[in-house]
Amino acid sequence: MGATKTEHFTDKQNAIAILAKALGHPARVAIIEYLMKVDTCICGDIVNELPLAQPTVSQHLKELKNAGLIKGSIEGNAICYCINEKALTKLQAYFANISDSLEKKKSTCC
Amino acid sequence: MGATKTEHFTDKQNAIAILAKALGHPARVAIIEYLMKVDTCICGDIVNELPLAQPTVSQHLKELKNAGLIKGSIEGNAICYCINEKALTKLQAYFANISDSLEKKKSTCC
DNA sequence: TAATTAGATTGCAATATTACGATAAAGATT
DNA sequence: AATCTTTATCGTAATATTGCAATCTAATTA
Repeated sequence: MGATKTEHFTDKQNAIAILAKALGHPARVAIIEYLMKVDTCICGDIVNELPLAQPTVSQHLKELKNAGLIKGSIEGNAICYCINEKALTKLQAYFANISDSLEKKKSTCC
Repeated sequence: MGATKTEHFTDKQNAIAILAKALGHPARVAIIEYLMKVDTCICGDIVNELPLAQPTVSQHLKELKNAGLIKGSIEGNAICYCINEKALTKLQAYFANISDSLEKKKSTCC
């Protein structure tokens, strides 16, 4: 035990969970926000922005990449990271949909 | 080591991370979706909906509650759970904001 | 080519999460 | 009161995450 039982849930539920999990750490939220702020891709520089050691940052970047939230391409000596719009759009759509439903229902209880 | 260094990040980043982390497991996504589907609060019944043992479900409910995503109130014998709209609205606003920015920038790279 | 730079990988320790059997707590039913 | 129902808690095992020092890799520069 200890491993998540992904096989019992739908693909969509797992997909959302993977994206949410990747954002489930403040350092990774900070990385996304930094990539948003600097508007263009960033080659090098991310490590200096975070209060964490280089291997730790590298690991967080890897997780964001595995989850599909960022893309990284080799740019000479450095690596160019940028946001994967698709993933964030998926999250946006998911929560917009939930908000819509909540709006409509205006639940009568609690 | 092993513990997240929350103190190095902003309150907002930590707040988003807490909400995202709570949704970082398919069972918890499924719980939220179930609460959405049944439109009203649910007293009892959640355990039967999930392919997990009762203590496991109870634990997931606790985590959703700690993160502020759901509310639970005692209803006689059972417990009445429902969605905390505020938390989901916060997530919706966060990702809508990001999507907006991405839309405006139409990044030129990658 | 040697030194430098950017980033990944390895290895490890500390901590957290996931899952569940057993058990407890508390109101409801008989 | 004894039993049932519902949910929480405890204890524990398996696994995952977080963080970093040390090291490695590969392109760059001197």
